[in-house]
Amino acid sequence: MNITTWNVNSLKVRLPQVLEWLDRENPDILCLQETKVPDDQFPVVPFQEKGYQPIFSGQPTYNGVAILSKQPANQVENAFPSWEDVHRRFLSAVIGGVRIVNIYVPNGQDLDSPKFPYKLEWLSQLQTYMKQFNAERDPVLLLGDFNIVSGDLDTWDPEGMKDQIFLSEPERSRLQSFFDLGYRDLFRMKHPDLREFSWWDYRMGSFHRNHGLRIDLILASKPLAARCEWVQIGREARKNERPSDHAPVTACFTE
DNA sequence: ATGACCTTGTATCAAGGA
Repeated sequence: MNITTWNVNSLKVRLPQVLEWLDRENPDILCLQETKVPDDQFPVVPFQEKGYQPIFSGQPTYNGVAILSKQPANQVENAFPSWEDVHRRFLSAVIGGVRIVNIYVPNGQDLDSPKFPYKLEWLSQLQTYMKQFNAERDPVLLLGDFNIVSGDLDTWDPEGMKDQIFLSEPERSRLQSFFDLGYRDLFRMKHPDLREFSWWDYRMGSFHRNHGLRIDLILASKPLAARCEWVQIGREARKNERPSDHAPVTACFTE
């Protein structure tokens, strides 16, 4: 089984690239973030024609998440049960016996921004949601755009970003809480020493200079981590004409 | 350099992103 997470930064603009990418890569599940598509405008038919069943939770202009899968999605949730979010950033479903939790974590902007406490609250709500699963036994994947840099290997500029947004202690301790529950960061598990990124700023020739961050993560519970064969960041997609600023990240599991 | 680039919605610019 292959599963990919990809922040596409507008599904309307990126739809041809996503369809072409599906033809080439043929994953079983594709989790999207920043679709920026209201539900009544989601491009259901093009994905169905490729053999994928879409579920989605969108809004105009900002945010929006979707899951495309060859197998049907069950037990779909598009919001935290106990907390009303103002944004569409969360989509959870059981597909092929695996609980898939697709997230688009708030950016936070700056440590002194009013958006920063919202980011921390959002992560705390996610932590509460994830506690219902047993990471030691249940097959669960928590994946998406985390907007958090896990460690110094995950940024091109660890010194410049030290204690700043994405690397601050409250953000990293909330990411750590998922590791404490038993989840593994599959890319880091497979590549303990690799400095590879999944996002590059559109500005300043960042991609060309490889000034990037690894913020798109696939976290797996114990039984799934044990079945993980490989993890790959598809940086080729960042070379497309009109690319997303994020690259797709794919994990492959044995059956 | 409080910038740079890209997307959206509205409007001919501002907000948001990371």
